[in-house]
Amino acid sequence: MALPTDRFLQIAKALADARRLAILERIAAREETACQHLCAEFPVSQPTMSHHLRLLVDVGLIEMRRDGLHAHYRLRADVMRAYVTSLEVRMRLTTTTSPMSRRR
Amino acid sequence: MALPTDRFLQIAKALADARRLAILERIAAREETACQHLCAEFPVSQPTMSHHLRLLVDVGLIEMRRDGLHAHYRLRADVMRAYVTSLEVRMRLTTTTSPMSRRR
DNA sequence: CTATTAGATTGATCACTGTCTATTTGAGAC
DNA sequence: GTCTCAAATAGACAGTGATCAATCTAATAG
Repeated sequence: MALPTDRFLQIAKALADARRLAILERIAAREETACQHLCAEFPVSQPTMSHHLRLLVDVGLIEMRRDGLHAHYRLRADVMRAYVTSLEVRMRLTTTTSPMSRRR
Repeated sequence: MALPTDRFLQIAKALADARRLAILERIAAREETACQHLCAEFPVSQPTMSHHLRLLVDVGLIEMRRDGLHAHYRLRADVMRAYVTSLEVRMRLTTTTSPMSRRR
């Protein structure tokens, strides 16, 4: 549920690039997206797209399915949610007003 | 409520550095934190700390209060929440099952 | 006024990474 | 087998940013 710091930072860095964020949003918008489509829709070279997708897979934000020559990607919503939750916890945004957790 | 892409990315980048994240967490842990304390608790030079704090102020994640020579910082929880919400929206993690918003 | 102290600014260095071209791998089609 | 196409890999380059030492600014104390 709560991500360790190193994994948290990996994901934070993955989200911190404009192009990669756009790609990730595009993947999040559909059930599944072919690598080809991504290459066609974004003005980047195929190796650059491959680089971003690999990184997103490595940090766990997306997963890949092979189908012959083709590769298909989908969002790991559970990992994304874990990141959101971890961020809320780290920033103390949670509204869990347990009496024992009062500071000072 | 939902941040524009450029502001979203500014915040994402601010969260993507280990030291800065730690500083931000430290600020989030208290109502208010003096710059001196931060300089004392983290193994970075004073200019580096100043650099991180300025960036966090610039992207809106924290705010500064002057008190004579001293500077005090506090988290902008509203901005942080706006970022979290924007992330959920962009990644389609929201469970708002309005009939009109079904895709396909 | 001068001295001191907190914080900001400047300028330089160094590591990281997003990007490309060129090449390689690997799976079908013929 | 060869050809073709999708994706991965290698290597080079450029821009960005985290860091520090040195300096400056400005507020308070004496």
